[in-house]
Amino acid sequence: MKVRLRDVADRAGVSVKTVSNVVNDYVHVAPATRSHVQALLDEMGYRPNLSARSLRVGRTGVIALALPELDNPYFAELAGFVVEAAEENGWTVLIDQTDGLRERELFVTAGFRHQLIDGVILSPVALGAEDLVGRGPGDVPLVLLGEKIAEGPADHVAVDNVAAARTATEHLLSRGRTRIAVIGDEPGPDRQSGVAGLRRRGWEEALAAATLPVDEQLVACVQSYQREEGARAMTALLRRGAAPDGVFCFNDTLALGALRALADHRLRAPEDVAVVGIDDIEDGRYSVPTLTTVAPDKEGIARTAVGMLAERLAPGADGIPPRDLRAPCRLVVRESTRGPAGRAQSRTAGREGRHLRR
Amino acid sequence: MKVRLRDVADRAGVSVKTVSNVVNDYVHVAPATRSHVQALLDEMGYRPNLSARSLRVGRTGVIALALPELDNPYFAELAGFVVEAAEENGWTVLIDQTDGLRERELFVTAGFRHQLIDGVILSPVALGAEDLVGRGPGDVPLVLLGEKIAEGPADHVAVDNVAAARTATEHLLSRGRTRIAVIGDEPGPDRQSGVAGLRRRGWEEALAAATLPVDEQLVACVQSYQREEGARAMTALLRRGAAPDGVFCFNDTLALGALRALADHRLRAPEDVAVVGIDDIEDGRYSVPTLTTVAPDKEGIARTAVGMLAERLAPGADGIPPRDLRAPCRLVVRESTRGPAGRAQSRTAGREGRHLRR
DNA sequence: GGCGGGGTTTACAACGATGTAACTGTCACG
DNA sequence: CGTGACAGTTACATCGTTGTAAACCCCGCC
Repeated sequence: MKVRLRDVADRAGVSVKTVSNVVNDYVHVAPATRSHVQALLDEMGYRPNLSARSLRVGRTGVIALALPELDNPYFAELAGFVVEAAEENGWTVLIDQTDGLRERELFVTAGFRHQLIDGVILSPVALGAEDLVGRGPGDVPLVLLGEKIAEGPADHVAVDNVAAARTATEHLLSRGRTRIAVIGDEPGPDRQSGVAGLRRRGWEEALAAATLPVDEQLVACVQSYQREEGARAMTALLRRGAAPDGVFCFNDTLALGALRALADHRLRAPEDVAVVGIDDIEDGRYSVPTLTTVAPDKEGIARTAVGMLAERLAPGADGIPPRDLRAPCRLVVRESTRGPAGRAQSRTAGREGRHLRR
Repeated sequence: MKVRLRDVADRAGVSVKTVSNVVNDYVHVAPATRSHVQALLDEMGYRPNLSARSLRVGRTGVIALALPELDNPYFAELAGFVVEAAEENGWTVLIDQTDGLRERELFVTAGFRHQLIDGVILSPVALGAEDLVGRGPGDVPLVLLGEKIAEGPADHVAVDNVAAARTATEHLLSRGRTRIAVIGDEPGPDRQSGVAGLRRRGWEEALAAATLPVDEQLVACVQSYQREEGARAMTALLRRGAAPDGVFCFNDTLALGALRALADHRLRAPEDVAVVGIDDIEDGRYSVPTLTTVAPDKEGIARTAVGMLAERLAPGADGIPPRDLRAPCRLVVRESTRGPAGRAQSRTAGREGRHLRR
C-alpha cells in the first residue's frame, strides 16, 4: 500500500538516490531519467515518509501554537491567522491548549513533542520570566505572545497594553464620562507584570491626565476573562452604590458579559453606562449594542510571530538576541459608547474587518 | 545539546537497548540497572526523538483535525473538546483550516502530512461521497463530522439535523408563532444532502405536522454561516412585506446576525420576532436577548470522533465497516423565544454549560 | 590514445529508535 | 552433574530518507 522510494526505484531500474533526486528537484538528473521517474512517481502515488525525512534532515515543518483556550474568540481568531501565516511558510500548525496551567506551559517550552515540532509560539498565562532561564540555543525556538513575559530570554510579540488601555479610557473620558470603572483586575502575585496590571496602569494614567482620582470602588476583579465573569463583575459594581457611567473592560468577552448584566438590570449602554473592551472579536461587531473596542492587529501579530520563528530557524541565527516587538492597535468606536447608529450606518456594521475568506 | 540513547548508554556502561528498555518500562530489567540508568536519564535530560521513534513504530501520536474555519465559535468550541479528548488518548492534535475549499479537503483526506499523522477528523463542506471512493485500508483512518457525507466509505458522526430542525421549529410553533421563516438555505447542487437541505426538511416537516403551508417568501438564502449573512438575510426577510413572527436560523451565528438586524430595525425579540438557532455557542448565552438554541452534544461528538479513530488505529480493525453515529441534541430555551427573565433567573444565565476549566 | 573534466548515477553510511534473536549467567530439578 | 528454564543483557538489522564521496560515462583536447 505504502510506496517507498525503493519501490519506485526498482520499477524504474535506477537507484533509490536517483529517485530521491527527482523528488527533491536535484539539478544533475538527465531529462530522460527525470521524466521517466516522475511518471512512475505519479502513477504509483508516491508520498514521502515525513517521519523518515525529518529524522534525516532534522526538520518536520510543524510548529506548535500553545494557547490558554480555544473557545475564547480572541485566541480562536488569532489561531486562524497563525495557521494562515504558517501555511505561507509551508508549515503546519499543531495546536495545544494549556488551559493556562503552569505545568502545561512549562512542558510546551521544554520541547513538547520533542523533535516533532520545529518551533513553538506560546501565549503564556502562568509562566514568568524566571521559568525561562536556562533556555539555550539547543532548545526549541520559542516566540511568546502577550504581555506576561517581557524582556525574557525569548522572542516576544505583544500589543502595547498600557497604551491600549489609555486609549480606551481616554475615549470614555472624551464621551464625557467621569466615573469610569474597570473590569478585569486580577489580584495575585504578578499584579505589576501581568496583562491586568498593565491595562490597569493605562487606565490610571488616563485618569491622572484628566486629573481624576483613582477610586478603588470602581475596580472590579475577575477570576478569568470570560463572559460569565464580566457579567458577575458588572453586577458587583452596580451593587456598590454610586454606579459608574463608563466601564473599561480588559477584554471584549468581559465587556460582552458586562453588557449582558446591564441588560439584566434594565440599564442601557451607552446611555446609562458606556462600555469599552479590548480585542475586537467578531461577536462585538454584532452584539446589541455593538461593542466599542481597542483592536489589536491580530493578523500582524500572527505574521510577526511566525516570521520570528522563521528567522530563528534560518541557518546561523543562533546569535540573534531576543527581540521584543509591539503590535499597533486602534480604537474602533461602536454603539456601546456612541449610541445606536442610523439605519444606513448600522447596515455596514461588521464590514470593518476581513470576512468570508472564500 | 541533544541527548540520545547512545549518550546515556555510554555513560551508564550498558547497551543502547538496555537504556531503551528502561525508557519503555520493559519488564526484564534488573532493578539496580534500572535505577542507575533512570538516574542518568533524568540527569542528562533525555528526551526521545519522536521522529526516529515514529519511523520505527509507524505511529506519531498526532491526529489532524480539519475544520472549515476556526473563528466560527462552533468549530472553535468543538476543536477545544477534540483536543481534550485526544489528550486523554495521549494524542496531540494538529489543526488545519480548510476554508471549506474542495482542494484542501481532498488534500487532507489523501493523507495530509503523510506518515506524520495517525488519523484525520474532517468536517467537510465541499466534499461529496464520490470524492472518497477508492479509499482503502491503506489510507489514513478518517472520521467525518457533520452531515455532508452520510453513508460514505468512512466513519461518520453527526447530529440528526432533521430532528434538530424540527425541534427548533416546533418550539416556535408552541410559542404561538405561525409565520415562521428560515435563514440559512443554500442554493446549489447538494440541496438535498447538505446541512441546509436537512435542516430545511426538518422545518418543512414541522410545518406540515401543524398543517401550515411552506411559503417560499419565508425562506432566506445565505452565502455563508456567519453573522454578517444572518443580518443580511433578516433584513431581506423584513423587506419582503408580510414579516415573519418567528425565525429559525440554521445556526447560532446566523441567529446572532439576525438579532442584530432586528435591533437595527427597532424590532424586539421575541415580542415582534422570536428567534431560534442551532449550535449552542457561548455567545448565545450572553447576547441581548440571550438566544434560544438547539444544543448538540459537542463534547460527545468530539469524544465519539476521537474514539472512532482510536478503534481504527487499534490492531486488526481493518475489517470494521464504516459506522454512522448520531449525536443527541436538546432544546435550550432562552430569552429570544421566551422573553426577558426575571433577575433571579437571568443571573444563572450561562451556567448551563461547562466553563472555567482551570 | 591517454588524460582531464564535466554531467550523471550510484553505494554506503548515517539519522535515533526499537523488535528479534541470540548470548550470557544463575538457579532448580532430575 | 547435566539439562532446562528463565531473567537480564546485548549485537544486529531495520524503519525510509538524504548527504557524501566515489564511480561511471562520454566528450574534447593535447
